[in-house]
Amino acid sequence: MRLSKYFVPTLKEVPNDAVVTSHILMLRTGMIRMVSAGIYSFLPLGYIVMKKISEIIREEMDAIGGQEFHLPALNPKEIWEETGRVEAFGDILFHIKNRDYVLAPTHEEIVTYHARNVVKSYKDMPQIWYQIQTKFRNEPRPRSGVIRGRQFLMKDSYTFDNSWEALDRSYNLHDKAYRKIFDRCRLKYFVVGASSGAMGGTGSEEFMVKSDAGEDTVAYCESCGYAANVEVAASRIEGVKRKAESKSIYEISTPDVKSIDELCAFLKIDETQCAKSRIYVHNGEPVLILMLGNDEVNESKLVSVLGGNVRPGHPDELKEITGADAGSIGPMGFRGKIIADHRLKDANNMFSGANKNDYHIGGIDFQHDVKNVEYQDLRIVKSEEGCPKCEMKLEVFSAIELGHIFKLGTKYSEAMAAKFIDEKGEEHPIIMGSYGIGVERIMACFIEQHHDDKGIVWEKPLAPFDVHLIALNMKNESVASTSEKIYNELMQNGISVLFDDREAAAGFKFNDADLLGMPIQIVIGEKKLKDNKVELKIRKVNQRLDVDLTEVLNNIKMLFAE
RNA sequence: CGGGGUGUAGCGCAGCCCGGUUAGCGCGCUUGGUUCGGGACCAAGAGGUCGAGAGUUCAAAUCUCUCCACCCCGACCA
Repeated sequence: MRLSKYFVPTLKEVPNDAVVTSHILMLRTGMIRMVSAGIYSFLPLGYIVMKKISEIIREEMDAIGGQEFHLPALNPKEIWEETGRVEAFGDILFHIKNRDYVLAPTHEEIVTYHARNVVKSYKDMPQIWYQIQTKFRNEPRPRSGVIRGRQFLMKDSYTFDNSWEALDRSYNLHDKAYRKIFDRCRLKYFVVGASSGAMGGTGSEEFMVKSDAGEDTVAYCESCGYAANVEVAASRIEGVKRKAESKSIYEISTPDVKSIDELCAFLKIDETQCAKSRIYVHNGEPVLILMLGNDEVNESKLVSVLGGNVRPGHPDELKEITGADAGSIGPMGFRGKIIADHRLKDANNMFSGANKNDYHIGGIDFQHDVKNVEYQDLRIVKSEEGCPKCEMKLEVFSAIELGHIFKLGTKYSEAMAAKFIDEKGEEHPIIMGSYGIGVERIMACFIEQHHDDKGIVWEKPLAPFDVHLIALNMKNESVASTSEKIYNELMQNGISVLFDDREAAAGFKFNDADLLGMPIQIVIGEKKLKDNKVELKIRKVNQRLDVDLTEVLNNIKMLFAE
């Protein structure tokens, strides 16, 4: 492709609205342009990458027996009402104004609709159906460029099985296929396992990429591969050791002391001698949560311990509940349920609020002084804490969810009456699985992981072009004709070439080439041409080699063979 | 939905606080010429409903109000 005729509007300056690296680079390289919040046009260069990723996914899905569908984005609302998901999705679901249609945010309903009409016997299964198509979700807050959009390309597949064992097989096939896909896309990723009950499934895995632009926070152990969403992550951390001598409780005047840090400074004690109090309201009843020192309450863990409706107490109701404002609340004299974090179990000589403003109590013994206390793991795991599965340490960071595989079970087949007859002639709901991959997210994550201060650094599997050919001065006859020759020679040998045949200054072209980031650059200039040489530059390592004119093709083949 | 911020030429910005002639700058663009190995130079030029609407005023990019769009933080999230 000749750059002089190709629509690649590169940007020298960083666009105002872009913050995350991948978004900035996708805009600067002319891969995408925003049309509205969370809605992007893919320009030719970006679309090539999208097609390459799609093709990798397609190959791996076909390899496990997947059958590609083309499903409608416009869905009758009544199909979605069968599963109750019009309500479940709420405002996320786009509704069409002049007809009772919705824009599909995913395709469980449509696929189940087809299955129930045709998949009637155990002999009809297993089935793996997939599609790579645009999904629509009215995200309240699109962000990070293409990473969270209102319209995005998703590969989703659905499996139909006649037993739970068969579902396990379909699920494992996807697990393997996904690993191959992300490996082929040259992504560094990890897998977070979770037993998510909310959707009625029995198991799921998330494929994640570490990134500051991510919206999930995960705890990860590089050593053993333990990975968990921070909402459920556990860690190996010691509790407080009970002291031999146990003091009695006593009241201390602590004017203007609110935080644990202030309390420690005021009393010259360590934070591991303090019990921090938090008031939550559970189904209308106050609950006191006690944490060691500055440990934070993990509200997800709290919700799973308590069940029902849990919310933090409002500042203005604290005094009514405890007799004190935030900063002076504690277990002594608290009338209501008390739950303490495991680290506080059997602690003595502890300090906590007195439920009287500007007073704290010392010498608290959790064995004697705190009645009816229940101990639970309520902490938010932090970096550097011990991995629960091995001897190494955890790292906590944000991550982007690239893909999700999910054992759906019979939720949709039951709701939509998609049933089959087994060997004994009995009727059962089809057992389903659902598996998604965000195509744009692969693209964005790749760029997040493969760039430098000059621009993107593509690897061959996803690169829009294999080679960026730079003719330094097109007005020079021999430079122009040699460039044309090499351009044609490479193309005839199946190497895709972006040919910078524009009349522009050398520096301009070099910078564009580094920004666009094709794996190999070929630079053709007068000086080296006099010795029948051209320069090859390997973008990734910034290495340049002078190569004989006749050896260009061979060298490039060798470089790509590595 | 809550909090914060931005909106002026294709892009990045100044001007606004303290209202006052033809609204500037850099990049890009057009034409001509000179250059040609790391975002060149000279000359001439084109390009603006100052986000939209209403108001205050002799006079509004500038002050007031309403709305809209976009970004960030939070809430929410398949």
